[in-house]
Amino acid sequence: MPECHVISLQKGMVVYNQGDPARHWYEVVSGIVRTCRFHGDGHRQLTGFYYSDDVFGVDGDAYSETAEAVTPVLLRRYSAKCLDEADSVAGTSKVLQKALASARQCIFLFGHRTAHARVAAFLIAIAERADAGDGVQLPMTRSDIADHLNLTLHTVSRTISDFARRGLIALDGPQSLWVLDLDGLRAAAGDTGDDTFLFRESA
Amino acid sequence: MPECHVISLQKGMVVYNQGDPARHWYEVVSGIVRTCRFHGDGHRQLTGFYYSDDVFGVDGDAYSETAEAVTPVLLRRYSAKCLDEADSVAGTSKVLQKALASARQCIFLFGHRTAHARVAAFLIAIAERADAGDGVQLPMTRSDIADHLNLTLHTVSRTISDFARRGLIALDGPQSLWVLDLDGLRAAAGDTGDDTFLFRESA
DNA sequence: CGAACAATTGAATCCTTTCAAAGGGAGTGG
DNA sequence: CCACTCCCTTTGAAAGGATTCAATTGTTCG
Repeated sequence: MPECHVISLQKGMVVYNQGDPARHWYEVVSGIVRTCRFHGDGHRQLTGFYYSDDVFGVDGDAYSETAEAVTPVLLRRYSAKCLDEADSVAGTSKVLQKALASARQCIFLFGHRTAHARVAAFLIAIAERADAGDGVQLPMTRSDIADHLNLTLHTVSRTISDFARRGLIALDGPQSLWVLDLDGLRAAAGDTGDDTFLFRESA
Repeated sequence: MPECHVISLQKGMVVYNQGDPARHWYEVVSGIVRTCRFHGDGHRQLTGFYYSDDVFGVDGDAYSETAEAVTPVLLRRYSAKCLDEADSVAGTSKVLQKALASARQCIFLFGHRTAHARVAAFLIAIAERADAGDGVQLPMTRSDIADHLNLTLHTVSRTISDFARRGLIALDGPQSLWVLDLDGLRAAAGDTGDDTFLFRESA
């Protein structure tokens, strides 16, 4: 896995644009990145949030999505050639597996039928990968979350408020919350327990 | 890519179950396969339909989904070990790329906001990979389509009927149709033209 | 022919969106 | 330091769309 450059980007900056030739793929060192597709009718679909050690930008020829910094980020940039030359380069498979796991996480969220279920599943997912130090951070906007869950920002806001009202979570400003009742959230999501069948590592 | 067995399954039969150890992955020779996740609340999410040359069952440790035959199918079964041993085996990367492309196709469908848009996008996708010989075949049930698009079978049925009423398609029984107005369908989907940025092969 | 299953359609309900407005926090400039 | 602006968030009310409940039709298979 050669050709690794480290890149620093400020909040809101673009890593690459949908349609650009996919010359690199990226690994998050710190901060959060979002990837989005823009549909023909102009609306935005957010296909993932990427945290430390997550990879994004794994595409064949041209990028299928735009990638932007949600917070200030540090990235490692790798040459995409090693994905084309493929199996000769060590670690390629792991990168693709990570990309696949990210895609499945997105699909998993969409599998939930109602706004309450989708938002609950999203909060659980965020809480699970958060450092769990002092509460769960939501650095992305309500609009980002909405475009990720295929809802409007109003519905997202209402639903989060409702969870707080019902005592499932406690809000500490719009970007920070505590999970008070994980089982209650899981019930709202319609998921039993650990059905996070995404891409279980075996090695 | 060693250890290839050919398997024949009748309509409705299970290839593997969600949660089973992922000892093999599969390639469709003929027929159609569906993969589904069952959520905690019992409802089914259909994560993909697989046609000739598509691959499915690419998982790390345990299968994240159940796979079933939609029609009678012929499959090639490969040992999953080559995915774990990974980069040493030639062709591994291509398999993962195909799996990633399938996942992105699913995400793409969900990116559409309304029932009309999702059904239209689905029909376009099916029509594109159909042999285009004598119309588009829909061997799966309305319920399958509904669980794939996160709609009810009623809404799917109504929407398809509506497309037929508006002259975008012509129905020849529930399982067969012609696309009369592809641009009209695309407009209904909210997609301009070829924004099928999924996983463009470069090699 | 009857039974079982799939698809279609109607009507009422419920949920999400849309339209509209107000509150809150960060940053700038007077 | 305060006022002002801008953007994000929250919340209300009305409108629209999908689901639910219910019934009918059509097809396949025994």
